[in-house]
Amino acid sequence: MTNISQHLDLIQRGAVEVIQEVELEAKLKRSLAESRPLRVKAGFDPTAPDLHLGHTVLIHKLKHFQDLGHQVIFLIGDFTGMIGDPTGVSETRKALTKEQVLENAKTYQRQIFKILDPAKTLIEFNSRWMSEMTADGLIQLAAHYRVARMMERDDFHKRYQEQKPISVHEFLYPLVQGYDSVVLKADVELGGTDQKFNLLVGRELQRDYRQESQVVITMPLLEGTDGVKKMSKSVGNYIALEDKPGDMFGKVMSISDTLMYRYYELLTTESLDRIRTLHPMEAKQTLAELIVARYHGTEAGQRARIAFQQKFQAKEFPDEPDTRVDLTLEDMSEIDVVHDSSIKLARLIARTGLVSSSSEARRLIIQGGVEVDSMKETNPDKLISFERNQQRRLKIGKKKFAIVELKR
RNA sequence: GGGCAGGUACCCAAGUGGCCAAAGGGGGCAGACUGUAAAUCUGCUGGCUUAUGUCUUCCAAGGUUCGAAUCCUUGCCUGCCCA
Repeated sequence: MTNISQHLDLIQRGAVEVIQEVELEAKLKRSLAESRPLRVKAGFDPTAPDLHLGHTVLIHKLKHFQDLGHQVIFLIGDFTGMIGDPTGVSETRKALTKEQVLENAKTYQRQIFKILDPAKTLIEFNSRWMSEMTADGLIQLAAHYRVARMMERDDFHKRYQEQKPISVHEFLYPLVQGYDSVVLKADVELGGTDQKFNLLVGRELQRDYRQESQVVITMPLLEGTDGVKKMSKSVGNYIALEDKPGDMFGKVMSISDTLMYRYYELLTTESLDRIRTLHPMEAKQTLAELIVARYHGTEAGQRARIAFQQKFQAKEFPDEPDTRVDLTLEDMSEIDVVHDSSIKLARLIARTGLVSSSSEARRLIIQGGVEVDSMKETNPDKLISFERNQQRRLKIGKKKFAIVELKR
């Protein structure tokens, strides 16, 4: 009995909502009594193979279930991916080829198994049953739900109010997601709070198909690095699991203090009380190191921390610049016959590829964002001279570093 | 099928014959300030080896005009109302 309540505590930690708690408790008890693991499902869209920290909130929760001995089903929504989740203002998405989906699936596995135990994880694709489904089947499925109910969904409602387009096929998304639960006989489905509607459709469909309804657990959406919008690739405020250690560390450091505590809460098991006693910057570096270590290894975490301190705190040139560029004499605007050649600063900056155009380079220089060999330069037309095989170190803005060298 | 309203830069949005590479806001970038940040303030924000220069942009294609984001025609797309 105490066992059950411990399980419940772990499962509910960080969760926003559990629908219904009594059902969850009953399922847990029965699972224990019959030693039959619960089937716990979470779905992911294959269009975004780059998982980011936002996704890991859910994956950590899956891990909790796994630790309690339950069966985790990681569902790759390759079929639903063709529809595109209507969350927010959607754009028509390109259908992915089979090869792309398989490729993305591999990428997923590489990433999620940094957290989950591969031996206890079942990976499924919803195209397995959905691409078999005939038009008849789809019509029958669609008959299980009403338009008015569909329009209750917040996204649809808003878009309708705002006179924005809603395509009919978008209605299929929640239906198919719900049907996945029917096929998989899910006991529990996890999702972000934005998924609540879709998750509840699953409950209703299961009931219609004469199954016991799944328990729905919603998890908070992790705010992105801007601290306001949810983390997402399209907004560009994300920290990807496969970001390079340096980038990952830097991105974590750029979040606000408030957000840092939230990340601690949702992404680590650290005690918040202890963290709050630390100096915020210390705490943030520790968080950044922790996260880098999880996805790149302990050593990488330590290295990233040291590199960060070099780069930003001591304002030293990093051991490894973002890019190294070899110049040739053809890049030089003025060539001295003997050995001295020079190039306009703006052009030099553009040549590194770290800015999008030479006009941008020019702007950065004028605004004081460029250093050449640790000297601030504000004249974009200044000629920078090079001797053969001479290296110069460029700092471009706060975060970009390049080493350029004139090759013969 | 009919009627109406729309489509402007990364996003929202002003502009309805020349003063338009196009107001304003958001976002982004940079500088100052800091504890890496956040907040705040300031600046920048189409390209071109910066040029009182030039090229490409206001859904698309044609047309009118010395001159078009702006006027006309056709087409495509979106929303609303009626059927």
